[in-house]
Amino acid sequence: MLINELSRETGISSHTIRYYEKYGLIKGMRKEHIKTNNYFHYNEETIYKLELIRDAKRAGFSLAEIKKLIDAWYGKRITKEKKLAILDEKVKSIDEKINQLKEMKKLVVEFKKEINEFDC
Amino acid sequence: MLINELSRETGISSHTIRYYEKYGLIKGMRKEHIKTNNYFHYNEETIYKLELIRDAKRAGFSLAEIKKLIDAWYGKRITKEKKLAILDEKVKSIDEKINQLKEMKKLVVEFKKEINEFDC
DNA sequence: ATAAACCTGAGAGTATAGTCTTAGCTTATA
DNA sequence: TATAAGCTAAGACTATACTCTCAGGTTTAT
Repeated sequence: MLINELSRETGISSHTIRYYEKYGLIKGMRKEHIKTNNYFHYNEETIYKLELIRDAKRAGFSLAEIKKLIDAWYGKRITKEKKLAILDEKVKSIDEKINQLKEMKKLVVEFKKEINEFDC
Repeated sequence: MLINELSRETGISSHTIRYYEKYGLIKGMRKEHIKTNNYFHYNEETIYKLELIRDAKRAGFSLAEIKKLIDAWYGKRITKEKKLAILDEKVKSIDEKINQLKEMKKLVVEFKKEINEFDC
């Protein structure tokens, strides 16, 4: 699949996909038997990666953090132990973020109560 | 309290505090009886605001969103109904973020399981 | 065959949120 | 009374994450 199809499948613009590719998050391949052009071809896995990127971004992770996550998952040169360590770290930071959000929610609910009580 | 003390109290650099002031998140006041300088003076409330900013940023809110929140809370020219509406909106978006994080956590835990099972 | 649609790399431009520097004063301390 | 430390405004610089434009070549559809 070429970049335009990948873009259609994921809803991520081809500009952004190229940016992610330069960043090292995904990787297209050239078909060696094709000599007339140097188009990049992408496989199904790239779709999953891009969906992972979108979800992780929504959850507040930076591209640098997402790169670590992808490397832990798809990286061939990383030991099992290292992968698990990275994933554990992610779980921890997700829990922290959830706690921060819960604190924030408490605060906002508190605000609401005070507004209702004191009619300010 | 002058900017340096405010910075010490909150752990936020004076540069950043000035940036927030230009952005409209906080507001210092000049003492009219002081004619020799034009230093800004800050009150206790500013400390609370800066702490709110820090917490909200940690929770993943942009300065634009935080501005709305602060205006809803401290704004004098906003009706009670409008304030409550803004706060409700915030609660909703916090809940959404929490759900996204929970999804993300599920995914990472899933990754961990697969690594353990298939020993890749 | 030619126009529309795609591809690539390089690089410029944008938004957000700072961070730092400079110049020119003021205030506090040894 | 120096001199160090603090204040202000203006503006340059940085990092992150895009987003867009351009030039030059390819592929597809009519």
